[in-house]
Amino acid sequence: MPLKEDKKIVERSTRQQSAILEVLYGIDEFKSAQEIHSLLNKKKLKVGLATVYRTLQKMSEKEDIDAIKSIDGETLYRHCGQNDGHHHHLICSQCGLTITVEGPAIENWTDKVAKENGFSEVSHKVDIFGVCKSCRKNASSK
Amino acid sequence: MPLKEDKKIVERSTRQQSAILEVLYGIDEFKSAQEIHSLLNKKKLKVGLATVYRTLQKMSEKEDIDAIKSIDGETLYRHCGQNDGHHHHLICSQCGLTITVEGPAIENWTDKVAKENGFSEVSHKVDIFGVCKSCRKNASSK
DNA sequence: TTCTTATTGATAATCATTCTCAACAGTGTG
DNA sequence: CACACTGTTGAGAATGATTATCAATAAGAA
Repeated sequence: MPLKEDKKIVERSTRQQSAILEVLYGIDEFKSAQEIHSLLNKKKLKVGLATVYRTLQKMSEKEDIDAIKSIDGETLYRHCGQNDGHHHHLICSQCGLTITVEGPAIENWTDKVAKENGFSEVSHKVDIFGVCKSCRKNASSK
Repeated sequence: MPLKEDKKIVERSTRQQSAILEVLYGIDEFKSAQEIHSLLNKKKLKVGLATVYRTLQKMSEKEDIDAIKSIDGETLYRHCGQNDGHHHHLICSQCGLTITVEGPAIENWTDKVAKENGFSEVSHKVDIFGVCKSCRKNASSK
């Protein structure tokens, strides 16, 4: 009888997971699970919708990818180059252009505010939504 | 024939709206529309669920009340004393304790980052979720 | 009171996301 | 390779918050 005491969670690599990663690497903007699912279809990479949801969620938990909540509550995912360190996003709510920014000032401020009030396990996700320059131009010339 | 050129949107005050306001004044934490709806029922103030949603949404647009998105995507509402000026919240994700904080540092930072990248119409809602002191104690003594 | 129309409410419809569970497929073993 | 073990998948049902529908109701003006 083999030992079964180690709680090592075996992770299997599957065709579906690679497909999802492949699509993620090919995009710059944040996309919803649904969008990623249709991108997969277009590429003839058949992956079930439930699997897309599960996989994206798992990846974001491991912080392999970034996840944000859009204005209207959808969860959006994106592969972000820099795994190193905490960072935030400046997102154009019209075209989806995303700029990654770091903000030591914010980290300090949230930490300070939290500590002053006895809070711990603070999570702050300061993603800033706005309208980028080119979208503003297009809108005004309409 | 009376003039009808002004686009004044007539707002009628109704029993339902007062009822919702009354409940909002009676709570300190952020509540979901559903929760507010049941609170109304408990008070024998019959208001339809759809009306609760509509009214809360309208009030938050006029900034009469504060609205935030919880971790799991629900929209939460709360009447907040200070209508004056922009502010943020420090929210305990376990008990709902909410502390209102101001952050000139944040305002400056987000403005600066946005401008540097040509963004406008920036909305930043920096609501910080964490675990408050008393909830932490309860958790550790379990 | 009467007219106009904003507002309401019961319910159906949406829509993103999660759940179910049988079928499938990595991975290690003999 | 054959086989067992179990993580993973996928089609569709289920969930749950929110929105749309639309006839009935009720403010506010005349």
